[in-house]
Amino acid sequence: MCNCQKTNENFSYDIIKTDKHTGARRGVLHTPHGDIQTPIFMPVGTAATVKSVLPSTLKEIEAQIILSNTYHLYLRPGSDIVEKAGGLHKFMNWDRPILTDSGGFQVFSLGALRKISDDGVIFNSHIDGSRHIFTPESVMEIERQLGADIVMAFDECTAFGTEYAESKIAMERTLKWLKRCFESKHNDKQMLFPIIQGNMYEDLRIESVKATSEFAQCGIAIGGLSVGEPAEVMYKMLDLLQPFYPEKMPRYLMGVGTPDYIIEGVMRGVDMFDCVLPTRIARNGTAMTSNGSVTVRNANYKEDFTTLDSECDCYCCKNFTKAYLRHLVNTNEILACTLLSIHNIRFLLKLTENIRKAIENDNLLEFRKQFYEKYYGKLLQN
RNA sequence: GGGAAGAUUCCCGAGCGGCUAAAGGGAGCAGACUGUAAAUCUGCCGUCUUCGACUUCGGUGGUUCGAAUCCACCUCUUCCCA
Repeated sequence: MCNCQKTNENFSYDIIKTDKHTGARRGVLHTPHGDIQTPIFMPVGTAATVKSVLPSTLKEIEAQIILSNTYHLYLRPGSDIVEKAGGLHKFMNWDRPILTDSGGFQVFSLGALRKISDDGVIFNSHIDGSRHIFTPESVMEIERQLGADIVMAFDECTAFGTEYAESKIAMERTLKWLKRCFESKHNDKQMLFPIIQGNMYEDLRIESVKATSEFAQCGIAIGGLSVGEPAEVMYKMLDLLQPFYPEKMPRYLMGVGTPDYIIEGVMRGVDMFDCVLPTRIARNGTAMTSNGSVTVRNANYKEDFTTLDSECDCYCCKNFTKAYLRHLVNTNEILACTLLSIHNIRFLLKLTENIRKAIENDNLLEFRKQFYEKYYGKLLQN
């Protein structure tokens, strides 16, 4: 019996299995550029490139969908250029699904350069200081020009520690903007994902998830988490939200990418994750491996002629030693960025692949236990 | 043979009587990184277990309350003239 939720001809989500013990979901999201098996990790390619990794390599390591960014592409090269190029897929030579973030996060992370009002955000470019305005309408237009499969609503993300009153205003503003995003978007080839906000305040989060769900058509996102709060706080928020999501849609936890956050997220009903972490730490000389984090740059790998991760099937792990990788990192060679990025992305993709298998076998709890023992060298709480 | 400049902590290089264990780079070592203003950023970097103590600025000997800094000689380096 198909339980798929048809939203339009181009998008639908099937839940093909639910883990008996945790309720974690194994699903498939259908998009115009192909299917996405969930739970999934999505590599981030902010400026229309996953830094230092070829699209062909991303396919080899089985990346199913990648992110790109509205704010950054709007500034450079300009969303009109991308549109003239035939859209983002063509421009960057990636024919699988793409998700574009709206720039809401940049409004947050480039905080010093902007001014927010109900109408939108006036901000100065971090590149040349020039003044620009983002409104829900303009962001939807930019995302239309870029042409990603999934487009994020324009939201306001608040920092951990933001006071209640301010968080409430931001959450309510995000809802108002959401309504305008939907009103200004007329394109069945793109799926708009609304974003839940509300900082760490339970009533705000619940209000946000309820109202946001009204708009969700085939996917909903959880924003404003993993912004510096303790892990337990984030887990608590995810627990809180879980009863309120639209049932048969994928849930996307934005900006999350450590292995434990991903596993804990899946156990709390999340289906999609993205994070710059694997590529950023790669460029800074660190790898995630099945035996835990490895700072390849460290001196103790100088004469370590073993592979980075014997359980990994990526190009880096099949062909190079830690001593060589350390040498590349140490001499500031570009190849270090590439090889470690390939590995780290593959590691998280493989993690989500294993999670999917575990769900299929009603085995997620046992998988989690074994993974933690190996990765963190300890048993975690239940 | 004659003249000139110089020798500083792993390297380069500032300092030119006390505020100097000695600027700044580099190298080295470690840490951070979570919807990418990040191939970035932070810390350590003479020795000792910390406050602190001790040993350092080519060598030796002086001047001085006090010297990496001033003087003498020695050693070595570089440059110019024969």
